[in-house]
Amino acid sequence: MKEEKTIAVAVETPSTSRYSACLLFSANALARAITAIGDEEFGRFGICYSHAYMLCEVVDQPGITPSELSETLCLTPSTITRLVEKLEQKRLVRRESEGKKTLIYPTEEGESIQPEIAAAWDRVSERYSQVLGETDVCQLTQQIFKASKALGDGI
Amino acid sequence: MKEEKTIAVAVETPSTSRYSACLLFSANALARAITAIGDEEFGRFGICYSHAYMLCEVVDQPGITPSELSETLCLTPSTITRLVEKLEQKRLVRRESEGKKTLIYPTEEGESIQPEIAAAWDRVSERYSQVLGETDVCQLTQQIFKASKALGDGI
DNA sequence: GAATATTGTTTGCACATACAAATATCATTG
DNA sequence: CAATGATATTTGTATGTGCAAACAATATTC
Repeated sequence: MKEEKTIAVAVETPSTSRYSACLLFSANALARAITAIGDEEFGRFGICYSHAYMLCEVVDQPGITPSELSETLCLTPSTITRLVEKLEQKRLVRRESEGKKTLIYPTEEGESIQPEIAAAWDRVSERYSQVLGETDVCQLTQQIFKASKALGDGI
Repeated sequence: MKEEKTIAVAVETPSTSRYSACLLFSANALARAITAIGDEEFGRFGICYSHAYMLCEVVDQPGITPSELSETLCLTPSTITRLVEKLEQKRLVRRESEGKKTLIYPTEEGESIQPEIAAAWDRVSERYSQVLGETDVCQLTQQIFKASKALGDGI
């Protein structure tokens, strides 16, 4: 009797769960796990990882438009608007209307904290590389990005 | 004029973005892309993919507790509560309090639509396998799940 | 056996994200 | 040049998710 139970437990251990064989499940689990790291590092600036990336992009290309950001960051235009609003509230970027376009510029503060953001970014990479192994990370990242692009384009 | 535009598009293609080299970025991009497929298939039942998985789990193990679901689905207890509430509203599961535990059971309707859910699940797999290639999917899924587990445990 | 700690679950609050519709500007065509 | 179509951006609304705190019930310790 006991033996039967032991077998049952072994079967339902999470590593062999049916969900682990599901890309939809795994991809979201990974995203959540790694986002937790990102938010922890970027959270010191009161922003989340996508804000951080967006700020980098704006500092690099002052006057960038929401649609360009949408393309680069793989996020919906509406999401971009919301993120920009947040960064604007924090006085890290400002918006300028030019015709039907909106141009986004970094503020001085936005530019000045950018190096810290970049450093946090590096720390995030270090942290997950330490856990996963540097070479694995490179390969995995490439594969994952390729897959996301294929799915994004192919629908 | 037309030709110039074509060239410009080619230059700013996402595959050469610095973010593609970032696992945090790529993992989230993949999760969003694939969740879009999942929501499309499961959306016909008015639920999202995590509801679907949860319902499967509840049908398979009637009387399962939130903490067990939390473990299996890699989701926070509070998130589990919210998902259960939703499924309860839709009359697909019901809750029973037993001491400090909560036992979750499927309703008849919950049990009856479970096969359809499973079919939708298969369709999701088929759809992304078709885009990504079946063998790649297996390998990728395994790697991704392994990584998510490593990150989840190792923090 | 009462006080304290631990465990399981649920709320309050906040946030990233998306879809659909609204709005505003530009382009095109008759 | 007016009307219609296309494009860029923003809102309204909704949802999944998590953290921290509250709550409830069990376990432990003195």
